[in-house]
Amino acid sequence: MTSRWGVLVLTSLRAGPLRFHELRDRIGGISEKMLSQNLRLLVRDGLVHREVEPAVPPRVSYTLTPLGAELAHPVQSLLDRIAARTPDIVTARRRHDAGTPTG
Amino acid sequence: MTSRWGVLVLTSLRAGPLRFHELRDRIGGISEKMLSQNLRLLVRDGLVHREVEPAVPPRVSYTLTPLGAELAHPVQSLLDRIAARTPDIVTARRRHDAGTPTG
DNA sequence: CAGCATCCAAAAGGATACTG
DNA sequence: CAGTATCCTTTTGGATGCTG
Repeated sequence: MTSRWGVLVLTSLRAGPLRFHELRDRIGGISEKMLSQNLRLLVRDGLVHREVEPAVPPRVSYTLTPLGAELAHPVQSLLDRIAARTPDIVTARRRHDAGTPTG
Repeated sequence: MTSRWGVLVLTSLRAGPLRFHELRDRIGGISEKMLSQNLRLLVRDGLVHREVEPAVPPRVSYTLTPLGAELAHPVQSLLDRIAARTPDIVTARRRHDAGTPTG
């Protein structure tokens, strides 16, 4: 879950079950390899449940487990906080890159 | 702050100002290169303040800025939550690795 | 549709030696 | 003490092609 995509998978699943390509589209910019790799780790760690419906074509949906939901909550608030403060960060970065003209 | 060490630097500074080697010892296992690299990024993004006291030998202390403190809080709660649930994760992982003997 | 295998590039991280 | 520079390994991530 240390990975950059793991947290996005987790938060994307907060709203409800998603299938593989739905998840891929929702996240945007993630390759199938990364998605399946992260998914496997999350399933392994018991944060995500993988459900295969016997059908042709295959239909697999992913949901958060109770544990996954519990951890997804603080992850989400962290992401929200970062998103809210991104302008400040960008400002600080610009100031710094311009030669720190603070004094 | 995406890095594995960035969050540890941030949470380590919550208790108060620390000097370079204090920070290094507090975190444990981080190389000087990684520490200074992460520190530079955090300073650049306005999360950490770097203060040089003119002295010989050099004395540099790092503190959280208000912005850094604000972001360190949700980071800390996430880490706490993960720490609290690590046993569950380890259990899930073991079960999974043993062949998922759930059914 | 779901997802694995392969090959490749980039970034993160580590050990060590050196500077002011 | 507080870093920087260099070299190397590991991890992450991406593009593409293939299978059931």
